[in-house]
Order: sequence, then C-alpha cells, then structure tokens
Amino acid sequence: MAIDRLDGRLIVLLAREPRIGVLEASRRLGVARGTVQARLDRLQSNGVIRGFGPAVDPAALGYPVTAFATLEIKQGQGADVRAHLAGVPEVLELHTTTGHGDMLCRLVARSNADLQRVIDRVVGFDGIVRASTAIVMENPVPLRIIPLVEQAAEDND
Amino acid sequence: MAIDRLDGRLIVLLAREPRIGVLEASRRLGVARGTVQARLDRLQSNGVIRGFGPAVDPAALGYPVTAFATLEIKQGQGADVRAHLAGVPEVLELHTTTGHGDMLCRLVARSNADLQRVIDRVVGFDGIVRASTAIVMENPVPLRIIPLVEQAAEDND
DNA sequence: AATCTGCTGGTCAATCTGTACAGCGGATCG
DNA sequence: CGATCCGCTGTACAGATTGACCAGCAGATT
Repeated sequence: MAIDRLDGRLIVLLAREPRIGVLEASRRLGVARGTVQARLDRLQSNGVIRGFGPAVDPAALGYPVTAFATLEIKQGQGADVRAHLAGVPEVLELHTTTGHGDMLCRLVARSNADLQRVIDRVVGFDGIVRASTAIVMENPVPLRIIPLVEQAAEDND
Repeated sequence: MAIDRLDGRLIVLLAREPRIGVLEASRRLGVARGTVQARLDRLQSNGVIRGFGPAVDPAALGYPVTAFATLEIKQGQGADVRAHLAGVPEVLELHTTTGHGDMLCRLVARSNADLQRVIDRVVGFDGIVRASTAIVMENPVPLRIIPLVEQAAEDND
C-alpha cells in the first residue's frame, strides 16, 4: 500500500515512457530486472496500478466538447439515475457528492450543439429534478498523477 | 481521425486486456499482425491513443478522499491561479469553465481532515475569490471510454 | 487500364518475458 | 547472540514477441 521511493520512480518512469519494458526500466532505475518485476507485481496486486489501458482522447475521437453537469436527484431515485446515466456513452464519469447538487458527471459531445442533445438525454429522466452544466473551455491541468505519486513516495520513505 | 469498427474493436480489446501484445490482439481480432501494428501506429499518431501509461489509483496510494472544487477567480488572475494550482500535487485536474464558477478542479486528500489542509492550500491564494467544494461519496461510473469508443466506431462505419 | 491503398501471410534476426536459482546483506526475534 | 526471514542481485534458459521487411491480392480511385 505505502509506496517507497523506488516504487515512485518506477511509476513515474512508466508514466513518462510507457513503452519501455521491464528490462529497460530496470536499467534506468539501476536495479535488477527481478526487482522491477517484483515491484510491478506487488503494485498491481495492491491495486496501486490498476492496469495499462490505452489513454484515449475523446477529442480525437470526434468529441471535442467536455462539460460537467451537476444533477439534483429526487429522493430514492439514486439507483435508477445511476443506471440511466451508465447507459449513456457520452457520460464518461459519474460521482455522487455532498453539497448543493447530488451528482456530478463528466460529459463529452461532438459540438456545442450536440451537447444539447447529450444533456437532454442525460436529464430527460424522471428521477432528475434539476441540472446545471458548466462547459469546459480550457484544461490547464489535464488529469495527472505523477506529482501525487512523487509526494506519496517521499512521505512514505 | 475517424475510427472504424476494427479500430474500435482493437481499442476496446486493449482497454479490457492491456497486457496482450500485438500478436495476441491480431489473433483475437482475426486479422494479420501487420494490420494491427499499422492500426496502432495510426491511432497513436492520430492522437486517438495518447499512450499506455499506468492507471494509478489514488486511493491505493493513501488518498482515498476525492472532491471537486468550483473556484471563482478575480479578473485577470487566471494565469497566476493556474500556475498556483499546477503546483499542488493533490490537484489532479483543472478546467476553466463557463457558468457560475470560473474553474473546476479535482482534488484528492488522505482523509476528510486532510482535505481541509488541501483546500486551504488551494484557496489560500490571492486571485481566488470564492470556492465551493463537493466531496465525492461514491463513484458509480468510474472514468471510462469504452462505450464512447464503441459509439464512435459505429457512427463512422 | 493504370494506380493507390490497405490487408494478408510469410520470413528474419534481435529482443524481451517468465521463471528459476544461489548468494548476500539488513532487519527481526527468541 | 545466533537463527531466520525478506528483499535485492546477478545469472541462466527456453519460449514468445517485436520490428522490419516482402510479394501478392482485392477493392476503390482516377
């Protein structure tokens, strides 16, 4: 669970250059190949590394518009709303939260006009009382993990 | 840019089982290995697939609390605020948006108490006028891309 | 009809993977 | 203090995969 500096360096290295294999990683880190293999196995069974899936860019797929929608849900309808939203491909992510809204979801669309269609589909469901949408203009910090990994590696060192 | 069914199947296959190589993928898809290689190359230079970095779980790293903060920014301070937030490891993602707030960021923390520290650090900056935070309780739909890829593959087929 | 493009099925050498082993140093424990 | 455990090193091996080619072929384009 707690990662040490070597784990941190390994993760950062893999994040920066995913194509290098275990052997090359061991060379870069200055440790034996078996060590890297053991660390990787451990990190994966720990769940620290969930996998190495391809990072797909929705924009390149033809969905350049991103938005966040805050949804207010009718009491007791949570499960139904979740199931409904899970069925919409443009819903990339859904959270239930504290605070003003009850749920927060990330949407993508083919254009601003298309976003209207997506929102209609998202909110056109009985359990949803109200929705407010914020369209993303810029993304100054894309989803990242390296700084956190470095932080965690130093804390647990 | 537009992906066809084979691209879609390839991406989905890789997303589901990242460890399989080009050879195994070609077997599963029933095409020649060279074809898979060519498709992969194309998808990567298109930017559809940005890479194969490790998917790190912040919770397993010791950061089980996630929150979204909506920030209101003083006019003209955007760039400074961005730089400030980019320097906070617990800020995993930052967007500028339309709507009530001006920015939306995703935070993680070691605990609810620790979240206070993170928020203080985030909002303790001159350009930030107001912040409202929503703590994530559940994550019914974790960040996903497969349904969108399938959608895109069928549209452009 | 000539061209292009993308896919096929095959080859090659080079590399990497998974697995195993013995040795070694540091830390833990009775 | 000595025994033991654990993680890392360095090495070995067979088997699989990779990247790079190639000629042939079918469908679409010009």
